[in-house]
Amino acid sequence: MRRFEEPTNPAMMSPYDHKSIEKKWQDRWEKQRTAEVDLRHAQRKHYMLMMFPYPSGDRLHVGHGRNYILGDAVYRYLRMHGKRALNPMGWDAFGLPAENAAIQRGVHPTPWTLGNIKVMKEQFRRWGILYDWSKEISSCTPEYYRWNQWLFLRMLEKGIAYKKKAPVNWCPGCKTVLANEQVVEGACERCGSAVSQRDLEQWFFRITDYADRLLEGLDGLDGWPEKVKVMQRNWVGRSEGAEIDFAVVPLGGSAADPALGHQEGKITVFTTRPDTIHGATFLVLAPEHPRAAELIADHPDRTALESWIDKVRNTPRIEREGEGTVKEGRATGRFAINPATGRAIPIWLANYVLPGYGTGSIMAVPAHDTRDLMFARQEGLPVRLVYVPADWPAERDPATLNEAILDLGTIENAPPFDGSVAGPETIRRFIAWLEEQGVGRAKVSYRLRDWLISRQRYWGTPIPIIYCPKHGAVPVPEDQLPVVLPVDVEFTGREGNPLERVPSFVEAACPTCGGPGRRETDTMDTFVDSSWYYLRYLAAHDSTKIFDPAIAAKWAPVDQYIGGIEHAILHLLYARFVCRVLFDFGLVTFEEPFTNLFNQGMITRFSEKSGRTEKMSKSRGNSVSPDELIEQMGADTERVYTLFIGPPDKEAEWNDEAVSGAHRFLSRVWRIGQRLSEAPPIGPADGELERRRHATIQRVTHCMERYAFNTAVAALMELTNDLTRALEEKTASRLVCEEAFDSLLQLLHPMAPHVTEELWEQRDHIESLLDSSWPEFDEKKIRRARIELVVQVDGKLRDRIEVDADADERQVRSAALASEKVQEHMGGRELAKAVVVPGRLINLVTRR
RNA sequence: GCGAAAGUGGCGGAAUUGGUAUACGCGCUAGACUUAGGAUCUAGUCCCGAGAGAUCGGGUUGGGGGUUCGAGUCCCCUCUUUCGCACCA
Repeated sequence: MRRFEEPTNPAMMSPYDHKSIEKKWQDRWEKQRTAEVDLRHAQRKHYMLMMFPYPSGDRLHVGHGRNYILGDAVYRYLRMHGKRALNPMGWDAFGLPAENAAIQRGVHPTPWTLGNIKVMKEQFRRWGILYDWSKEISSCTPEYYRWNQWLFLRMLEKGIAYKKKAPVNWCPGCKTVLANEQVVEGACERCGSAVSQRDLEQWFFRITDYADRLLEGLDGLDGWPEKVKVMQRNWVGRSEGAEIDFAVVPLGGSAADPALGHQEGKITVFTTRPDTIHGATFLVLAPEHPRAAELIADHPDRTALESWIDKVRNTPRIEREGEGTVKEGRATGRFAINPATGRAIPIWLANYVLPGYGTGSIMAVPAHDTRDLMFARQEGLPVRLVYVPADWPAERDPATLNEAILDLGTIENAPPFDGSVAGPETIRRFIAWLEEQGVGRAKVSYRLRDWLISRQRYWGTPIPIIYCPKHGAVPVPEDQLPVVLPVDVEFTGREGNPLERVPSFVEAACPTCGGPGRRETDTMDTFVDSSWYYLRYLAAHDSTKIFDPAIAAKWAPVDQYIGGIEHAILHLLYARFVCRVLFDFGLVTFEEPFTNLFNQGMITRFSEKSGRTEKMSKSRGNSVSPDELIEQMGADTERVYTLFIGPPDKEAEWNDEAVSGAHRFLSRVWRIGQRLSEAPPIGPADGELERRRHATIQRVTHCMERYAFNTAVAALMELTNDLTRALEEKTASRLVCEEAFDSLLQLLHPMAPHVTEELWEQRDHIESLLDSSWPEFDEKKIRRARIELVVQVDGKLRDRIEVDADADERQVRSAALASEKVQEHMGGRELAKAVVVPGRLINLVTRR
């Protein structure tokens, strides 16, 4: 019963009421516009940016929260370092879910999107995340997308935007075309439907012209994860090689026919191995190749061949390019001349040659290419060795090869090159020789294709073009922007863009002649919106220009970009491309938009549905709502747990039980705050607590610099435990406890902003914790006078000794040798040498 | 198949980059305070063996070699998992 009379009784202390504390500070931050930045001043600037979210109808779960919490911790840390940190937020608000909601529920995308934005904004608020909302942007507003249109017109003017008819990826689920980057393993990146091919006339951005610059730029991006850079390099897929012309033998003609040499009589191939040309025993064209029709025109089975070509053309990409896909081909019955050997070789069509890469046709060298060998053996086509391995039996028929010979042997039977080994030098000599003969030239090919930006959907930026029967595709003049998306639209879910059925939108006067024209109804890929949005934050309300180049020069590029790895190629490649376009327009002074990139790991959790631990998502039924968690334990608890769960760049498994550890920790911190007055005026352990305070500042600072929030929290838990013990045992004075507590609050603020601000205020500090400066440590105060050293004998730990911190090697050695345990383990053997690691250990090595 | 990353207690993970392996937290065990508690506090918790005991010995970072006074960390081989790319000529 005595306990109840004591002031330390927990029941009598003010309880940790996270609900009212969090509300109080969230209100205050909002009211005081705490995160607002005046862009006119850029000293000590730091532009940090979270990838702006899509305002989908689903509430954010704790897995999404990790990203924003992490960013907010970084932001607050920067603020406390006196940085002028800009942390804006906006909405990637165009896109299919809004349109699908319109179809399914009859709500127009605008109110649907605005409603979702409101919900998400409230969620950010409840996490205690500070954004500069004065610069909020939303890509679905005409104020934003008019600059997409403006950019499009500028790119059109420079030939970077263009229209062409081409085979394109069609997603039957989304009922629109897709960019190459949006096709993952032959399926739509968004909805997973198998993608098919269609021949359509579409708008493209000429990103391929920037392929080399995009590659070169990667080398300078030291602040990017290696993984992302590798993925981008692979995506661009630069290959050096040669183009080689093969003359087609005219029908009924022969190799020596003088009719050869006409332009139309050639087939050009791309190869990275021109040094194997003597082994090219046939040519293969993609069935879609424009020359295919002409080559089979006189074939007796022409109709059958044509329908086969159609079949290949209509094969979905998954089947066409999949791993186990069977190679299938047809002989055209025509021949071409191998310019190196002068021999006629058959021309085939086969599905394993892709129409979009290189020239859409290859020289097949079965001896030295795995795929060609497989096809040659399947069709009984000849195999000819160029590089002959040293142990190759003279009598062996190359057609018996089981595996293509890739880099072995020396060239035989190719006169000027006999004896050469495979390598870049040999390739160069072959290219020079081909050039001399006038049948080939050096050539670089890329896997990257131009960015298809047209979408046959409503909820996107209208492409500012009017088609005139007289003047063709006419750009909408700049002073007529924006081309506003009409509101009165019927969403039926039928194929075709709903915009096509809005006469007031479609019918437009030709800007050139004023005659009746038809407006482009395709809208832009939403990745256009996100390719430059980071610049619009710097001029969110400017209705006169896309952004202010002077402000952009001061604030951009983004110093720290944070977001998911899923954008490793898509968004990040497009943004790097558009940045270069803007650079070429003279609007920005840099070519790389994001100096440092951080990809947070995803949160996983066990899913009852699948019986496996997998990425947290609403559809998998394994998501955890922050709403309930915040209600029960508070946003600070969620924040601390999320940061403590593991390294932020690794995926982490959510553990419902472990969350309470974070709450216990914060409760302990709270209790210390309520008990500081119990500390005695003088404390025997003051020195040690002070030492721990400085050591913790050092550790946490070091951790924060490396985004190691998990170990930063661990260090703070240790300091909290030390403080609790000191108070419990009354071993530290009030002054020293208060100092340690103040530092603890400062160091903990980025992780748990609400409770730390509240306790800081209770400590009668006038300025807010966020405005206080990050605590500094004194190395001298971290050092101890006496330190413990580990003593090893022959590498095994045998004892610990205490010595003066500045003891020299001889003193350490004699102290170690004085240990009984050490003597016992040395077993009378002679000391061969002693290795001393200052401040850590001494290893006594005995002679054996 | 190619490329990259990673394998540490029952679980999440730590280790100042070659120097005390398992910090911190969850869980678990025992106890205290409680009408009660999923609250709070205290002690313990890698494995094996010895001891009543404080302790003492041995082993341990997927597996096998190597370098070194000393290896979770470096090198070689191997297994497993995850991710990315994949008929790109």
